[in-house]
Amino acid sequence: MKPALHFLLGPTASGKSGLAMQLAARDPAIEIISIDSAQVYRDMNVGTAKPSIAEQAQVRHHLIDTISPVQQWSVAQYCAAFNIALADIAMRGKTPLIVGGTMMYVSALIEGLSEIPAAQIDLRDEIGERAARHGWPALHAELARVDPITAQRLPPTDAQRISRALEVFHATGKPLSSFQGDRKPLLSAHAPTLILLEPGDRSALHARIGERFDAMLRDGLLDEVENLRRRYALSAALPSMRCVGYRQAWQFLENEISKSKMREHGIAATRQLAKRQLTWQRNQFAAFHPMVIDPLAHDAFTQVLRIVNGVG
RNA sequence: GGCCAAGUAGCUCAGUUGGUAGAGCAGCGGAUUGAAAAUCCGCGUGUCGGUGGUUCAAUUCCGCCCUUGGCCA
Repeated sequence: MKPALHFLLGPTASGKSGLAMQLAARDPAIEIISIDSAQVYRDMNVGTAKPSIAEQAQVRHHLIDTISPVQQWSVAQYCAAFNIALADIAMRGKTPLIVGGTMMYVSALIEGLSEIPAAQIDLRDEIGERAARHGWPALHAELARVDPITAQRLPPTDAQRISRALEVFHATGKPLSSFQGDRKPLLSAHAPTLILLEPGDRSALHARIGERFDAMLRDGLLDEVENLRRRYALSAALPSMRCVGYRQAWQFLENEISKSKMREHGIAATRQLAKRQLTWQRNQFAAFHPMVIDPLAHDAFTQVLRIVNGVG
């Protein structure tokens, strides 16, 4: 029988971490594997709602503080690091609990990734420069010549995906679409159980998001970003500085927007993020027979506990 | 109390030289294979403050009323 593997997934501010800590308090064997594309950055703590030092002392967390804010990484690197963490936990006879909200990483783990050449920053930069001169529609037209299948599914405005497709073509001489076929699942040795947190009342989640953003400001989000700017050679284009909250804090520190706009935009961006996470959960994970729980319900923890213990 | 300005989508506002109106934000839905907290796509009927008048036709012009803000008493 395949070992169980529990995923506790949900939109930002839905209370994933709190539930995970409660579960771990009941079962000392539990170690948490974070599945979060922002908590991997070192020194980005307040704005990513990273578990505190005290929480990390109570429960071992994996895949947080993995890279520097000047570095970039990728789903594939996440998956590789995930496998190492999983093996490490298994070797020590502990129980993994996967907690987070980066749905693309979840998808890569449970559905697999195709074998496609890795990102190439130099090609990416060159493509970006050409786009700045000619516009993305021109590059979309170029893509249509070398990879009509991909070009057809992408709107001429989707800069990031057009860039990636051209990058793969220039690196290999073959279209991206020729690589995308069978995915090799990474968790074929496990039986994943998806627990999806979906608030029944969206406006209640929005209220929590607003409160949490204000709490982050009180807890020194702006100081944190100032320190980051002092200690690292950062730019606004870096993935780390495009994270929700950091992007707006950066704009404020560059005097591009007022403090109230920063707050307003930060909250709005967080809401949009939550919405995208919910969409992904609802539509892409349905085939995996997820257990859906309202995290705002009074008995949410009991429900999660029952699923994790394999009851009902 | 007098004068002035404003009242249009949940919010901020644009607009119609008179033919019942549209942007941004918010909200909602969708896509998503090495940047994913990223990058995109789609969705707009609202007594145009109320009322009376002029007109074939008023959200638009005129009168009165209401509300808000400012100035003067």
